[in-house]
Amino acid sequence: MSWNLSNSGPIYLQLIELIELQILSGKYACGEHFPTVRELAAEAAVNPNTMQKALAQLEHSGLLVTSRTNGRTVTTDEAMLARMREEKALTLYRKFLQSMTDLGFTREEAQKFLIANQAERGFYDSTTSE
Amino acid sequence: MSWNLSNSGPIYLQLIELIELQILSGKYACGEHFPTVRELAAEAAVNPNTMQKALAQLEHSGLLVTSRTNGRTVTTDEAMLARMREEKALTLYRKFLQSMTDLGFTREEAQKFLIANQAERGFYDSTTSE
DNA sequence: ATTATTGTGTTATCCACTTAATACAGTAAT
DNA sequence: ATTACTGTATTAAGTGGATAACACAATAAT
Repeated sequence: MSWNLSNSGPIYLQLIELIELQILSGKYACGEHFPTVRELAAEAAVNPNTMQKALAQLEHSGLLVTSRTNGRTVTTDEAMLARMREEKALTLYRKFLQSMTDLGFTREEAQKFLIANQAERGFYDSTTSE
Repeated sequence: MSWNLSNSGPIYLQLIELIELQILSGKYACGEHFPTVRELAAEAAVNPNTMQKALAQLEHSGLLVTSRTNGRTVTTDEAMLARMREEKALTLYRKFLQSMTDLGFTREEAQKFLIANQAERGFYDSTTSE
């Protein structure tokens, strides 16, 4: 995992976003055992309190389930995961389009832009994780 | 102008982003007179110092030119504006695609997703500005 | 029962951002 | 020269996030 944390904005929010993406992408399977707070904190080079803050909110949103001493597990609600993944994608899409229109592009131009740049490969390759 | 400032992350960074989008979108024409620090600060309901911090960085990036008592003007380098606008769009595009691949979508699936949602209109209409 | 591991809570400290209230400096207009 | 308006600098105070260093609670394993 990369843990690409920037100094722009609260770290715990970035952690939430990153971990959420990992879960929704299926990196951690349904019901799968999750690393401990201290492990994750060490891996992300972050204070355990900060990681705890992020995980607590992820549990509150329903993605993680906590059992006192067994650590956390990913929710078993597979349907919810699928739904949240779709919603997340839709949100990303809307934000992208919003920024593009803010930039003065029409929807059609934004679309054309995407198609025009579809050939571009290798800048962000999903295989370069961890 | 909306000045939709969130409590997530430094305000001056949000201001930079918003103003940059306004300039690049052509809301302020090349060489056009720009509102004063105090005016903008009042409009955004923000401390003048914070707005000053944002404008200073925008000047440093070349978008704004400052003349001591005449206030600021947008750069007259039209070519640069066009270039930065393209770069901005490319960055937005890459970030979007990065998030989508993080979510487990392939490039092709992300593309299909965009096309599938192209019919959706009215959620974020660029005509609802100010 | 004891131990180790887990999540959780507490207190204190540090630092960046924000705001406030000014003061100063340069220049265009008069 | 004076005035008014501009950007800029300074100092102080308040706020929230991040870190550090713990202590505590609950349970699985022994």
